[in-house]
Amino acid sequence: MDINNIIHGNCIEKLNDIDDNSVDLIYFDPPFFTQRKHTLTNKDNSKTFAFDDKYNSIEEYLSMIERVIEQSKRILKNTGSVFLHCDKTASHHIRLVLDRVLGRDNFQSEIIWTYKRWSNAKKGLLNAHQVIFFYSKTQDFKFNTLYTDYSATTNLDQILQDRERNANGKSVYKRDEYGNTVLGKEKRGVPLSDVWEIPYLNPKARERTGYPTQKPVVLLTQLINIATDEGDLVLDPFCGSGTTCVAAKYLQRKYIGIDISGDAVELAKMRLEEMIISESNLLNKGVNEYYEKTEKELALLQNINAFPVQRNSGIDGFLKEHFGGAPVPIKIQKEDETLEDAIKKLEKSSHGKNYIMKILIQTKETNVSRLFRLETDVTILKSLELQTKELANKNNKLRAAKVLQ
Amino acid sequence: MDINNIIHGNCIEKLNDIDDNSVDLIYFDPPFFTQRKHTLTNKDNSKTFAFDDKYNSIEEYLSMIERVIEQSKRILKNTGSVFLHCDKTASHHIRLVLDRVLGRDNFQSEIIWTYKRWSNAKKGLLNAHQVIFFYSKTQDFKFNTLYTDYSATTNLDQILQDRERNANGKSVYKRDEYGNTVLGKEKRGVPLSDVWEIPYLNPKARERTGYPTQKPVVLLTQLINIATDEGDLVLDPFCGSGTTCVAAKYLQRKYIGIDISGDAVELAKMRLEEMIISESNLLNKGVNEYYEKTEKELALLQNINAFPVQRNSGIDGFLKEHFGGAPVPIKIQKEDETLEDAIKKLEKSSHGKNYIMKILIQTKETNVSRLFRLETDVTILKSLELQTKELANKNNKLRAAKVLQ
DNA sequence: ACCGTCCCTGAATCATTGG
DNA sequence: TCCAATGATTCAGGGACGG
Repeated sequence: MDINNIIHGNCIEKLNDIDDNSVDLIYFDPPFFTQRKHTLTNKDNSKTFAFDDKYNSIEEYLSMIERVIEQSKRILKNTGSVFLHCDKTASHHIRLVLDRVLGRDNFQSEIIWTYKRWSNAKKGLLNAHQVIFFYSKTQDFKFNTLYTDYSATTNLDQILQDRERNANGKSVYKRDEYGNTVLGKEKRGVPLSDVWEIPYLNPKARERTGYPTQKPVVLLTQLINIATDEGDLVLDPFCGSGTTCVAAKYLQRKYIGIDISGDAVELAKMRLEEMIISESNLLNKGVNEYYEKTEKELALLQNINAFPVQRNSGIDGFLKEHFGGAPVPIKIQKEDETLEDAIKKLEKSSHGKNYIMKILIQTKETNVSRLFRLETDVTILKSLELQTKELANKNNKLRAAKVLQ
Repeated sequence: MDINNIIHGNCIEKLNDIDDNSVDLIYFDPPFFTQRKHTLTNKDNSKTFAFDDKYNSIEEYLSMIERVIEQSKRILKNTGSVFLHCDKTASHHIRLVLDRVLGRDNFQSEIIWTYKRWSNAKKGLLNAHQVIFFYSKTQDFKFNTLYTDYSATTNLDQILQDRERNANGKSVYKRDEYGNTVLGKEKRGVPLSDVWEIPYLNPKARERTGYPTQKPVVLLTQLINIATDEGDLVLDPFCGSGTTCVAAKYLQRKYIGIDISGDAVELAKMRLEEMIISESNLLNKGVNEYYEKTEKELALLQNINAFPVQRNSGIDGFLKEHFGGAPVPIKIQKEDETLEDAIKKLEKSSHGKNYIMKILIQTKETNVSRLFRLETDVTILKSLELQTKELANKNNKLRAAKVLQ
C-alpha cells in the first residue's frame, strides 16, 4: 500500500490492503456516537465540511468499531500501539471492545486530554476533557518516556536526595554515616502523566481548517513521540482533516491516512503540502508565565470579592458585583509605582469604557498633593496593611510624646 | 436510622435500614478491584489499617457494586445524585452497571480528579487521575453551579462587553453612537468544569507525610457543594476514615457513614468528634486552617501580614511584626457578631496580656455609638470589602440626589 | 412524544495591530 | 525587532420551540 499518502475510502475495506505486522502506531478518532450530523464551514465560507455520526443502535456502532480494532491488531507490529480517541458518550462500551479484542493485559493508559473552553448554558459541569485509550499489541511495546518540568512547588533539593527503605519498609531519605542525606542520580524531570492539558484549537488559529472536530497537532505529536521513533509508520483510519498525518510528517515518521469523505482527503493532502502548525504560546511558555499576581494581590482581590485580571498593567481585577450597571475595575498600587502613576494607568485602561466607579487600592504612604486627587474620579482606598502601618506610626509618635513629658 | 453517625457493618445489609427517597447525595468510593490487600500504617506506626480488595471474579465484584447502586437508587430523593469514585481498573464495567440501574439519561458527568504525584519506574505514562461518575436519579436533580476564576489568558476587558448580531447575522461587539463599546451584564466567573485538579496533599499542609487512600477534603466539599444545600443528607456506604462525613459536617449537611471495618469506624468517629484535634494528630496541622478559618479570613490575615491563630474566639491572628515590643492581636468581625460583641471578645482574650495595640477588622456596617468606641483601646479598621460597600452606598446617594435635581 | 431547526451563549487564545 | 495590548471568532454546544 501507498506510504505517505491519504487514501479515499471506507477504512474497514481499505485496511485489508495493509500487510500484517507492518504498522507501529494506529491512532483513531472515530465518530463519538453523538447521534448528530456535524457540519462546519471554513474561514472564507468557500467550503462546508460534514460528517455523519448517526447510528441505528449502539450495537451497530460498536460492531463498526470492533471491525476496525480487529484489523488494527492484525496490521500492528508486535511492538506497536493503538490510541483510540473518544469521549464520555460511548467510552465504556468502546473499552470493553478493546479489552476483548486486544486483551485486558495490553491496556496501558486512559489518557485524559483536557482543555479550557468557552462555556455554555448547560445545567451541570462544563465538559472539558476527552479520553484516549492506549493499548499495546504485546507487553513488548515501544515506549519513549517524555519528561516534563518539575512543578513550581516541588522542593528540588528534596527530590535530588536518594531514598531507601527503612526497617518497617517505609521509603525514607538515605543518609550517610554522619546523618547527612545522600544525593541520588541525576533527575530528568517528571515523567509525562496520563493527563494532558493542551489548548483547544483556537477560533483564530491559522492551523484551523474548518473541518469539524479538528484536533490540535500538538496532541498528536505527543502521542507519536511516546510510541514511535523516526521512520516508523503511523496510521489513522479516520483521518479527517489529516492532523495525524501532519504531525507524523513533521516528526519524520511515515504515515497513511484513510477517510471516507472526498472533501476530507482533498483537505488533508493540501495540509500536508502547506504544513501549517500553530505555535501555542500557552504551551511554550507554560501557564505560569501568564500569572503575574503575587499571592498578596490575589488575597486582596479575593477579599473584596473581585476576580483577578492578568496581563493588564492598568487593571488588576473587577468586582464581581456591578455598580450602577457597570463593572468596577480595581487596581492595586505596585511596590515601584507612585500613587500618581497608578491613578494614570487605571485611567488609561478605563478610557472609553463607561465605568461609573474605579477603585485604586493604595499600598504605600505618599505625599501626593490633595489637588491632584480632586482631578480624578478614581476612588482611593487604603489597604489594611497601609492602615496598620500608619496606625503604628501614629502610636509611636504618641508614645514618644508621652516619654518626653 | 441514626442521622449524623457512623455505622459499623456491611453496607449492603445496613442500607436496608434507610428509608426510600430520603437521601440527597450518595458518594461512594468502593474498592477499585485492584485484586490486592491494602495495608497502611499511620505516622507513628501505632496503628495499621487494612482493607481487602480481592475478589474471585470481576462478576462477583460487579454484583456487589450493583447491589449497592440498586439500594442507592431506592433511598435517593428524586432530586438526589450519586457520585461513584473509581479508577481505570474497572471504571468501564462500573459505568455499564450505572447505566443499567440508574439509566443512561441520568448520566451527568465523568468527573476527572487529577493530581500531581511522585513518579515511579513503571514503563508507560504516570497515572495521575481518578474518575468520579456523576449520575442523578431523575432529570430534576439539584445542582448548584460553582464559579472559578477566568483563565490567565482571557482578555477580561473584552468579554465584559455586550454583543449583538450585525447585518450578516454575525455576533459582534455592541457599540454606542460614539463608537464606544457597551458593557454587558454581570459576570460570575467560569462555571466549574468536569476536570478537577486537587492536590492529594492540602497545599496549606505541605509538610504532611501522607495517608494515601484518604481523599482530600476539598474533593468532597466540592461534590457536596454542587449537589446539596445546607441541612441535606449525605451518605457514604464505604466511608473509611470518614472524609465524606467530615466534609458534610463542615458544610452543615447531615450525614451517615457506613464501613465494614471496626478500625475505620472508630477512626471516623474520632475525626468527627474532635474534627480539629484528630486531624492534627492523625494527619497534619495545616488542615486546621482549613476547618476553622474561612478562606476569606485567611486571605485577610495574609493581607495585613499576620499569621492565623486557631481555636481562640477572641483573636484570629497576630501581626508578624511586634509593636512596642509586644505582639499585636487581630480579630476579624464575624458574620453573626455585632461590632460591640467583637470588641468585647477581643478585649476578653487580651485581658492581662500587655498588648500595646489591638486591632479589630470591621466587616459589617454598624450603628455602634461613637461614645462606646472611645471607651475601648481597640483600634478599628474597616475591611476593604466594607469600604467598597460604603463607597457604593455613598455614590448611590449622590446619583439619587443628582436625579432629583 | 419526538424530532429537526433555529437561535442563543460565552470565554479562550492566537493573530494582528500598535508602540 | 521585540513586547504589549487588542479583538475576532468560535460551537464532539445546549435549549426552546414548532410541526
